[in-house]
Amino acid sequence: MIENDIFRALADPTRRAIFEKLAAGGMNASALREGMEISQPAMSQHLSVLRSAKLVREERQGRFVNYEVDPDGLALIAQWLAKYRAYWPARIEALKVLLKDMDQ
Amino acid sequence: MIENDIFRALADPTRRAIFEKLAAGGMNASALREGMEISQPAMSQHLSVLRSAKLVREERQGRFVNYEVDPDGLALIAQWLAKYRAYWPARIEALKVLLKDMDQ
DNA sequence: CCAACACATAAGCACACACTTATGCGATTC
DNA sequence: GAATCGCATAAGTGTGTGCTTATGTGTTGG
Repeated sequence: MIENDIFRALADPTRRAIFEKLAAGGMNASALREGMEISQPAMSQHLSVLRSAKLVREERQGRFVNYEVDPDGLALIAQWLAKYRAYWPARIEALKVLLKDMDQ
Repeated sequence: MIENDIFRALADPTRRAIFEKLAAGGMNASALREGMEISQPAMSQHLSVLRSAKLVREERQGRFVNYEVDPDGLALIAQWLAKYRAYWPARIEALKVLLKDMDQ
């Protein structure tokens, strides 16, 4: 189940940090490691988890592998969250209803 | 960190099922167990995790404890998700920008 | 080509997690 | 007021997770 992979992937603070870093702009695994105090295999493993959760996607570039945020994963979270729209704070709720209407 | 608690709480499929059940309407722990094949202590522990993640809140009623969805947790997820608004699919993105504008 | 590089994978280990059984603790009911 | 009910907590156990070191694989530059 992909939904399970997503939440499990985000359950780790290091992986959320990696994801956040990638959200600021795609980069390769080595660049991601800079200023993060994480070993190369650990980074590779984290990226593998994020990849199978569709939170991140790779693009081979020569001997580098460029990573970037995959919108698919985020969309699935948004979809999950939308199921509980009724419980969001009232102000947000009103806007969401409007949003839904405009979305047809 | 509460953000960590939230994702870790949702990483377990049983807890997501409990949360989903509560989203359909508040109920006590025993009612939650019905049709779920889960022991009483396990349910109690799961509810404890969901509670400290602010995904669920309790309200004592006599010797029962009524549980219901806590909007705080959902709002925090929405907030987290909003940080990556730029990566949502274009159609959703346009609507989100509109939403943001209307939210001032 | 072959050495260095960027990254992935394998195997092992310490710790966290979700479960179990057993027990505790208020509240209710008879 | 004692038994029962609804739920929480304690303690122990098997499994999963994230790290490590070691090694493999594909690519590039001298």
